[in-house]
Amino acid sequence: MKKSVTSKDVAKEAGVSRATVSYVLNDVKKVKIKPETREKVMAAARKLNYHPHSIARALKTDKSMSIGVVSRRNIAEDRFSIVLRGIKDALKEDKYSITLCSDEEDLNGNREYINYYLAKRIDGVILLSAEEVLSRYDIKKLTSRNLPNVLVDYHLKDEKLNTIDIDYFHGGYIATRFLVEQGYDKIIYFAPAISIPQEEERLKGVRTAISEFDSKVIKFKEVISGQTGNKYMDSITYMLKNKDDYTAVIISWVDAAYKALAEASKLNISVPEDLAVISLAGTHYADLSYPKLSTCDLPLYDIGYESGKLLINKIKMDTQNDIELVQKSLSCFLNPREST
Amino acid sequence: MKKSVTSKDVAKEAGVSRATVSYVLNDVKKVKIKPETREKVMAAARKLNYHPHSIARALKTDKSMSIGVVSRRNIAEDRFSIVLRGIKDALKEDKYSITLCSDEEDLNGNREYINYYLAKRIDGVILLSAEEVLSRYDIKKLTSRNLPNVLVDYHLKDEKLNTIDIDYFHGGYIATRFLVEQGYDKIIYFAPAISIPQEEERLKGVRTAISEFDSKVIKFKEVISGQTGNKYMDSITYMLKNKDDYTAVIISWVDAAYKALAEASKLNISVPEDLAVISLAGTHYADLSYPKLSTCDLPLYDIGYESGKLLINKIKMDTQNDIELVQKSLSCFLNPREST
DNA sequence: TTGAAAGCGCTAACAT
DNA sequence: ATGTTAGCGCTTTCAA
Repeated sequence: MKKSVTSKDVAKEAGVSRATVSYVLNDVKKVKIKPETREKVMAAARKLNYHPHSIARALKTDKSMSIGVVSRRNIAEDRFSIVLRGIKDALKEDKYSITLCSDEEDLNGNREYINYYLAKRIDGVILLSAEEVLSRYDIKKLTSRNLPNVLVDYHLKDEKLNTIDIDYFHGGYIATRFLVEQGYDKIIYFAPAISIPQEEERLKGVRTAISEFDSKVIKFKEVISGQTGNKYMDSITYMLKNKDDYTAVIISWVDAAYKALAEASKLNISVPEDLAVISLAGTHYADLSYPKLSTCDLPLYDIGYESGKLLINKIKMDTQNDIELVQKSLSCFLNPREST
Repeated sequence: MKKSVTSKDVAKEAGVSRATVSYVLNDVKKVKIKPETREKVMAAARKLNYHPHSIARALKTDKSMSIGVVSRRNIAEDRFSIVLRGIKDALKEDKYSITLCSDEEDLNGNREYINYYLAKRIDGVILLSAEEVLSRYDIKKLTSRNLPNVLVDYHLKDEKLNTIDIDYFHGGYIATRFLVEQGYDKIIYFAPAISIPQEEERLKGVRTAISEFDSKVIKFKEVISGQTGNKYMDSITYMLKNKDDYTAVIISWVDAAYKALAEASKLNISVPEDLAVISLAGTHYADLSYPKLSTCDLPLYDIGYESGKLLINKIKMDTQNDIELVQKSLSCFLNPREST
């Protein structure tokens, strides 16, 4: 183990004190350094290839300069890395790093991310939703320990929490409006039988658009699918078989939209001629199907970026009065392809 | 900011010294603690809700208990999170955490993960490949600073490096053998025009199986596709249009396999009746296409898990003589669905 | 404008 | 079997 270069070494090399080295290297404003001294220090640091020991600094300043990103157990696969990249980019400027946390409980029933915080490994936490509810107990733990936090895509507007959400209402709305504008006038909305805020907002968005364009829409119906396994598949087939003279379907889950494309092909339903299909989430594979799937994409990168920036602000403000709440909702965007 | 509980507080509460607290809580073997003392300490810690300050410990022990996971720029989306989960699980037992690193260079041309290491934020690093070559320069940096590391899926067997690879040869081999066993005797191998070890191994695997089952294979040809954009698409269509009496195609990239399914549908080629399709990588979407895509899946979770375990071993051995090299290659596994 | 020195919370060598 | 204490590398108050 090669002994590493410390600020002491740099101080000696530059012929100054360790304090001065710290002042120079951290560019401390309230201390004036003679330009030539500054230069000496810089030169010495460069010569010795000095790297500040971030652990020592963290101990002194009581800031780990790392934030926890918590992915709950059944995290959606491809979404995750996109959101992560957004967070990473947001952290760059302030030189925070990301520590990956789970929400698993240890032997004493404490969640990993809480433990990391108590052990001072992280300064704050971003919680990513995963179709799972955050219990009131967890929320309490979060706030009572005043752990700086932001909740991403949880849609818990009633709580006093910093949140970055996806505007699912808007997604449902623009997808529907798009269909109407394209001339589709008999529309089905196909959604899973699950009562989470995300799906409720989508439904409201769709309904709002439908009623708004009332004069242009002849028929509209809602079909609720099973959630998983065979039920899920079956309800897609059922919906397709009973499409009657409906000309377009909005499908909230992208997997279901894929499946619908496949089933339609089996049933000799041409897309989009017999039935247009649009899903309320995007995916890498949308370009690879036949026909290419039209989607209304989620702002995944953006929710990452925004939540990163927000959390850093919260951490910085933590010493001051932390009164103001931030609750943002980011828009979805249309990506029409061949299926509409 | 509530003052946090330190080992000093616990010591006072238990009426012992801080050293004793440390001995008890860290379960130090070479020190004997009277059972009742131990109990007193435990009780005090529990009562005060003590959490060791991991930063302070890290400073003292010169171990951050975190490893860096480096995802290169254009990381494949859904692969990433699966590998990550494997790593996370591997780290659990030894209580290491994951710090996400990029390989971006700072103003001085130093890569982020190197800087994190020099700043003592991480004890070692796992590098995940992403169809990009690791330069000799980077390799040198890695080894010369003796930064504990393991390279995942880089296929750099000539170098003296710890590596966890995917056995692409085996993947190509079993996929081909499977086809032959199913009775397909006129086979196309469709691969991208890119000379990376991964694709070369796949090709060898396919060829090996073909020659091994020589008597059962009537025709075999290799079609090389364009890599990106239109060229890529065009070559898939071209391959399909010129399939002649070939009855099966092995496609190395899963995206291309998807595209092939879509194009086949357009061209009225029935899968698998007219042409069987199997891809040499898996994906979540394989179950959603029509027909469902047969795949030969990559051991993504496993390479994560194995690399995590390996890196921890390397870190632990670092003080001792670190002579032995570990180079593993993990097998792919068949997932036959409807397209074969 | 710069330096001396305390101290963050922990571990571990050494003393008892 | 347990206590004393030095010191990890840094920042920052206070003194010069």
